[in-house]
Amino acid sequence: MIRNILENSIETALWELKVNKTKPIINLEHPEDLSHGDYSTNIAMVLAKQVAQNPRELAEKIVAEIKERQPKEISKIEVAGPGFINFYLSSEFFVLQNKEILKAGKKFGLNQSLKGKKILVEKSSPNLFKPFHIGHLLNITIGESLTRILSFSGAKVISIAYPSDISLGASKTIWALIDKKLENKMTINILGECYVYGTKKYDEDEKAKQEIIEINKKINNKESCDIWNIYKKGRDLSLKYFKDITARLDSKFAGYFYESEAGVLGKKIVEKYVGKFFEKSEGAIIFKGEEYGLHTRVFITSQNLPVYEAKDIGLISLKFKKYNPDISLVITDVEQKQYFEVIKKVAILIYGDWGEKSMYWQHGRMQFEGGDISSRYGNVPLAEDFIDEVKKGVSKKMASVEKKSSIKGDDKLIENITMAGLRYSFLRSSPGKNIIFDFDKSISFEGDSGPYLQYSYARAQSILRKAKEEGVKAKVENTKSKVTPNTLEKLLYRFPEIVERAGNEYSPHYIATYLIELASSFNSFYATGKIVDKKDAESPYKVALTEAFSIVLKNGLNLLGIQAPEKM
RNA sequence: GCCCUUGUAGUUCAAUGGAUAGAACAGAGCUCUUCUAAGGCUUUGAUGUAGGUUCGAUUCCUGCCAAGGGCACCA
Repeated sequence: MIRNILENSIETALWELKVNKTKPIINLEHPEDLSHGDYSTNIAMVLAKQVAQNPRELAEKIVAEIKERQPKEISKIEVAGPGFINFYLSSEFFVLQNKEILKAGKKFGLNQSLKGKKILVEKSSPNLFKPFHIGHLLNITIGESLTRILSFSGAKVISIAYPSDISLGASKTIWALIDKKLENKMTINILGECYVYGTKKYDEDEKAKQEIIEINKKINNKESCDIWNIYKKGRDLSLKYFKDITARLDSKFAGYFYESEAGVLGKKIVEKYVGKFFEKSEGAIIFKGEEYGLHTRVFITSQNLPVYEAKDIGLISLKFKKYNPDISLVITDVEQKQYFEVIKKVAILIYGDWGEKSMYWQHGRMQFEGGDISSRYGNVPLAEDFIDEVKKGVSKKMASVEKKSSIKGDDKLIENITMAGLRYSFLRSSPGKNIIFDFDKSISFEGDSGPYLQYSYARAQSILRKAKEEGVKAKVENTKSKVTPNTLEKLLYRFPEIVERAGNEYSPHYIATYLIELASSFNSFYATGKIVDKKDAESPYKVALTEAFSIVLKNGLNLLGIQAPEKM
C-alpha cells in the first residue's frame, strides 16, 4: 500500500539523518484540504523538540533526504505551515490505482487487518411478546453494517440473535391475553397491545401483579398447563414475526441463543459462586458492584428466578462453548452501558479469558426532531409502521420526480430508497451518540442522504450504459501524461483505508461520511463536461474513472447495508 | 445524591493533538438545445462556559452550566 511506501521513505530519511534515538511513530494523515497534498506528516514537529531544532528546518532536511531516493508514486514533496511535510502523489500512481480498482471490482476495499480473527456478533436481541420497535431497527441496522465491515476487514464473522423468549414482559403479555380472552385470536399486533396493557396493570393493580408473577413462575418452571400452551403459541408467533422482519431488513443469523436456555445455565453458574463473587441479600443473589466502582445488581431474584444478569452470564458460556470466538461482540443501546460493565466484570471474575474477550458496544438512542412522530405513534413507534410511514413519503416524492424522469418507481425500488434513507440516517453519525431522527430529512433525496448516494450510483450506471452503446471502452493505460489527477481520483484510492478504520473502531460512520464526499466529487466531475464522447481522447479514461467510482460506491453502500440501484 | 455519555453555523451531522473547523438542510444568487437538475456552482453563518497541560486543543485534564441515560429483584 502507498501508506507503507511513504512510511518507509520517511523512516529511511530519519535514519540517514540520525535524528531519532528510538523508532518514532510516523503519523501520516490526509490533509483536510486537498491543496495541501495527498498525505501529510507532522513528524518534524514531533521530533523538533527532542533534537532541539527548528521544526521547519528539520522538515526541510527530511524532505531533502527523501528526495535522494524519491519513490515514483510521489510527484512532489514540500514543507508547509509550522513544519508539515506534504506529499503529492503522481498521476502515474492514480492510473495504477484506477487499474487496481477495476481489476478488484467487488473485492476492492477488502483488507486483512482482522485476518484470522473469529468474531461473534450479537445484534438485535428482540423481546418476544413485545413489539419490535425502532430501537431494534436501529440496533439491527448498526449491527448488520458492523458485521459487513468486519467481514470486509478479513474477520470470520458469525451473527447471532439472542431472543428474549422468557421474561417478566412475556408474562405480562400472557396475563393480558387471558384477561382479555384473546388467547385464541393472537396476532403480532394483539401481542403488542397486550404487552402495553399488561405492563400498565402490573404497575397499577396489585392483584394483576401477583397473577403475572405466578404466570412467570409457571413458565420458568415449564409447567405443562394452559398457560404453557399459550406461551408456546405466542413464542412461535413472535419468533416467526422476528424472522420475517429481519428478512425484510436483509439481515441473516447463523444461529440463535434463547434467554430460556441461557437462564437455566446462568442460574447454575451464579449459584456455584455464591459466597465467592455473589452474596445473598433480602432473599436474592446479588453482585456487590460498589467494590469495583460499579452498580450492585440482582442476579437471581428472591423468587429464585434468574434475571437478565444471570442469563447474560449463562449466555457467555453458551457462546464460547459453541463458537469459541476471539471476540464476542454485543451491540446494545447506551442505556445498558453501565449494566454491561457489571456483566463484563463478573464474567472476568468467573471465566477470565471469556470475560476479557466479551465486548459490549453501545449505540445511541433514537430521538425525534419536532416530536410529531412520537405523537403519531404513541410512545415508541413500531419498526414496521415506521418504515411504512417513511415509505409513504418516499412514494409521494417519487411520484413528483417521475413527472420529470422516464424512470418509473416500482415497489421494490421505493422500498430500497426507503431503507437507504433510514439506514443512512442511522449510520451517518458516530456511534454512541443519540440519533435525532428527522422524518422529512431521511426521505429527502438531497445532499447528505442515502438516496443521494443511490442517485449518484444510478447516474454513473447511466453513463456506463451509454458508453457501452456508443462503443467507448474504459481505458486507463497511456493516459497518464494527459490527465492531471482530479478530486475524484484523490478520494477513490482511500477507500480501503476507510474500511480498515471503520472496522478497527467499529464505526460505520466513517464509510458514510466518505461516500458522501466521494459522491459529491463525482457529481462535480459529472457536471464539468461530457464523459462519454467519441471525439474526446480522454473519454476512455473518464469512463474508466466512472466505472471505478461505481465500484467503490457500490462496495461502500453494501457495507452500510444499502442497495445500489441501476436506475432511479 | 452518586455514576456514565453528549454539548460545534438557525437545524442535523463531520473533523486519527495540527494548517484557513468540513458538509448537508434552511436563507440569498446563478445554472438544463448536453450521459438522470433527485444534480452542479457562488454566498451568509459555529467549537456551552472558566481554567489547566502542550510548540499547537473541537479533540486530553479539572470546575461550572445544559441535555440524555444508569443506580437490586424489568429487559
